[in-house]
Amino acid sequence: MPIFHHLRQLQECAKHHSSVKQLHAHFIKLGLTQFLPLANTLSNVYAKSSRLQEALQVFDEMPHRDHVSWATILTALNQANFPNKTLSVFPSMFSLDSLLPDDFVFASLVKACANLGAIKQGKQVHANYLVSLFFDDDVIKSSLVDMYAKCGLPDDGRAVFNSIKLKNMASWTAIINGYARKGRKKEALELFLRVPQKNLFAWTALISGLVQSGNEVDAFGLFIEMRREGISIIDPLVLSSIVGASANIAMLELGKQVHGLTIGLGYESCLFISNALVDMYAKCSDIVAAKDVFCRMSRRDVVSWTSIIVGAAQHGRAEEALSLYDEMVSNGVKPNEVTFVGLIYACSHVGLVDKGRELFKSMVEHYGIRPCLQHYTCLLDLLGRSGYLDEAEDVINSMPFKPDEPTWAALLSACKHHGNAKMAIRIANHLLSLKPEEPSTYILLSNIYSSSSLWEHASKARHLLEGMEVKKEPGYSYIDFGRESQVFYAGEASNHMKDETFGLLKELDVEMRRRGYVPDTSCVLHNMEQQEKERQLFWHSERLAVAYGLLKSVPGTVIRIVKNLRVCGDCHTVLKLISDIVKREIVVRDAKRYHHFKDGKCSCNDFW
DNA sequence: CTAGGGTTAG
Repeated sequence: MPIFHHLRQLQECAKHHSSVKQLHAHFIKLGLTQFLPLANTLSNVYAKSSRLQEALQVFDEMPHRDHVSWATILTALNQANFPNKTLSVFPSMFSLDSLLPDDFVFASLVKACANLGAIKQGKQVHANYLVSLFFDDDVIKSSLVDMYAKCGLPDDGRAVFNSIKLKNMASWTAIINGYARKGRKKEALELFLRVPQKNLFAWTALISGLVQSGNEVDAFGLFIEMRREGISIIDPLVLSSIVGASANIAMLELGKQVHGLTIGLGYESCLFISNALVDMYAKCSDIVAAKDVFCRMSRRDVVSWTSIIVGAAQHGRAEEALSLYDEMVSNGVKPNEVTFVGLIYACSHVGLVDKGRELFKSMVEHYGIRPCLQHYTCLLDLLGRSGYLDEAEDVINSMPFKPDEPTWAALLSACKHHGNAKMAIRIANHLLSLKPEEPSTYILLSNIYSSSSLWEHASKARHLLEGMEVKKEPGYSYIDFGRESQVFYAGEASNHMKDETFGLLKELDVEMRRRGYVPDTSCVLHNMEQQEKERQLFWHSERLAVAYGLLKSVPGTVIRIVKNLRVCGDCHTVLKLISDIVKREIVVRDAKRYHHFKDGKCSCNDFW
């Protein structure tokens, strides 16, 4: 049975990553590629060793193709992360080869829709599946559960789940994850309690879903419970979720502990764990540690490079981001759409307009990436920051997308910075038509009117603002020392160090005013006396957190603060001054970006 | 010979 021998040879190849090419050549010589199962296996082996090009070539050159050929190639496209290709290639199955989808092909199509979040096409596939011969197939059903879960429709997933006769772990994990990632904790937990086998998969589905829905604290609690239950972590996937959770809540000390755990379990060098660690350190504002993990990696993919590039850019290290990009390209790693978001952002930060334009062009022409709205927003931000306001507005008008709120906000911020009141008013109105209840837009508008001496308009904007029920999220900041962490809300310092905190801020205030500091009260919402406004600013949460940090941290160390809202202009000035007075580096992660305050300067170059 | 669950970057 030479054919079976060859099939086995190929499978061995796949297992040991040895050269498929030689066997392939051998088969061609013997004319064996005419034998369909052998050609299919060949294509599959190429795909499994991430050689999509070769897999596609074998597929294209097959004189006859069957269902297996199609299932193999559609699966290969999914695995290479080209789900849109899966969907676009599939119609040829009928038009070229007159074949209808079988159960394997249905599963691939559903998976492609799931990964794309393409619910419309997913429902079409679902409908076709229902009228097919395979309408009762449990494997396809569990894929459908996963698809609805990933598309954010866990209830639709539940309906399919209920119809599965033999529910195995795949269907259970899909539905649990579906509820968890929507933040529907009650349903997720109820189902989790009913899983016949509470193994690592089940825990991972629950924990990762909770991280995705912003329930990091619950996720940590469950992770600890899982460890207590003695579930051994034989697969690192759950760790990437936990590292991601540390990144999301930006608790550096916690992140370090999780890092230690990944080392202890022997997964630090696993590619996607190191990638998650690089991102975690960057998000926890320790860009030095992020770079350190990155440098120690033995293998780096596009995600690794992009994580460090984006991290460097966000921390104001634009030149470093750009040189990392050069290094990435010379290492033969192809950038993707996310990489360019980071790169253009970096250019924008230091006003490298031409470099940014060049990168945008190279993305389209050299890498064939179709820019999305976010790229246009970055480009416009780049132009706007450097004062090319008209050109920035041209981008908005000529791009193939409808501008969203961040797009208008980027342009508005540029108008404000360059003092173009006329354009600012026009843009603010666009913004208000998208998000009418946004108080900060009114404040900005009012300030612009005031600065252009349009007093009537200014008071009208203020009036509108007061009439609005301002549901402004309360601002808070927190500081984490590992052993303890403290949360500060504006206007209150209810911890035991209250007097010391206040005393220190008062002391610093005296020194700041000696250096010429004048409070900028333009961001204070309500109409009140100047003194009252200044008092409000004095109690902003980030200042409380910094003062507390100065009192409690080890002298000479970096003070790291996380704030839920954006830092106001006055606090920004104050933090710069404080960093100079006390000769300490202060890093603030706010809702939008990172500020490294050092020697009286900020890494954001006062533009944020 | 082909398929389903848990995965990192904006």
